[in-house]
Amino acid sequence: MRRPPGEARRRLLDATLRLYAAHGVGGTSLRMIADELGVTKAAVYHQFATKEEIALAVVQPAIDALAAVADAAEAAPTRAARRETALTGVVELMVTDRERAAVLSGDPAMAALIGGHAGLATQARRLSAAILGASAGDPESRVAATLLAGGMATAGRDPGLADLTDDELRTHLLTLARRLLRMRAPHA
Amino acid sequence: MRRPPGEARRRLLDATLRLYAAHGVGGTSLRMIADELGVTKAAVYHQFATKEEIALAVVQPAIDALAAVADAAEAAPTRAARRETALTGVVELMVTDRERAAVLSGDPAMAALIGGHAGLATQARRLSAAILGASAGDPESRVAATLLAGGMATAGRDPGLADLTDDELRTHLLTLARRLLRMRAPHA
DNA sequence: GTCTATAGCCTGATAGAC
DNA sequence: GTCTATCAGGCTATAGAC
Repeated sequence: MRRPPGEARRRLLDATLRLYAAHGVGGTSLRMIADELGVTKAAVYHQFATKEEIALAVVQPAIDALAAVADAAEAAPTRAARRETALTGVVELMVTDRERAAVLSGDPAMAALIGGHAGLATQARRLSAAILGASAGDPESRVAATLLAGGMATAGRDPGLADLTDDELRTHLLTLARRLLRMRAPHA
Repeated sequence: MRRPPGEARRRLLDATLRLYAAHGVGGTSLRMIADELGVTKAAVYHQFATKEEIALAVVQPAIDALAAVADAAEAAPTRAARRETALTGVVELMVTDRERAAVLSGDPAMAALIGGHAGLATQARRLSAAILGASAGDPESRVAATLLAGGMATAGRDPGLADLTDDELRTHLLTLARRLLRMRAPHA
């Protein structure tokens, strides 16, 4: 029953994400994480040196994924393609990893932890530039972008929407986002 | 320099709201509240028996105000008037008390505290019924309502929108909300 | 209404054995 | 990788003087 290397670390991060989603980042202690895994706090400290390090490791995959979407969007040839790539990419990440998205962008305790460290703000800026294009500066567009980002994070966390499949949620979010941003659906 | 009765309680709740907005509910201790007021923890405990009681008292005004908006909306004669009353009322509360709105609906630690107690869920249900009307059941409308509620809370908290005046934020939020919900602007 | 002092618990974190 | 044992310090909350 020996587990492969790195398995313990992965199990720990999965368990931590579930606890973050349920109790908030500030409301999750090392003891809760250890109990969830059936081990002691010291075992947790063997994998990570500090509590902050765990929180970073939980959200890093999502930030890397956002960066990849931003890369793809910026490489697209036309403004319409950049918008489309950025929007569908962000929605896709949000839908397929709802808990992580909600924890990443909806928790003030997390915001305090990753203040500068992880470059979330940079990716958010790149993506909103790709989506808003020339209108990035005007107030209505800025409000629209914030509304969309915060709303999508909430949609991922809301128990009232937990009954929706990934396909349904993705479809509705894309429709609503395009309406909010006055985007036409792509020809394809 | 004697202060009027109830003044100490009001000052405490004001200070607590500021701290909640800055550090999150879970990240705000009784000691921080006491320090902010320049008194000791025991003085805080003279006003409120528990930490939870403080949190409830901070958000109760917002919940009462939401209930009043729901009352007004349900009393309106037509479906269009109900939608309009509910939407403008909610936006108004959000805009004029941004910090409280963000703390109330954006903090998982607060959500855990007020789980059943304060009837926030009831008011949210009434208001979304008034706004969505007959389409309250269909998935796209439910996603739209969640997107809007979560997005408005985020808009109130986002430092990037702090430069907008109340008038500007109100105007943009109403425009975007109507677009999202496919509502016509009122004739008035 | 405010203070000092304290109880008792839980926290993040460390040391060292296996 | 996991354990037991332990630490100092912060937390909520209480008691009792002024």
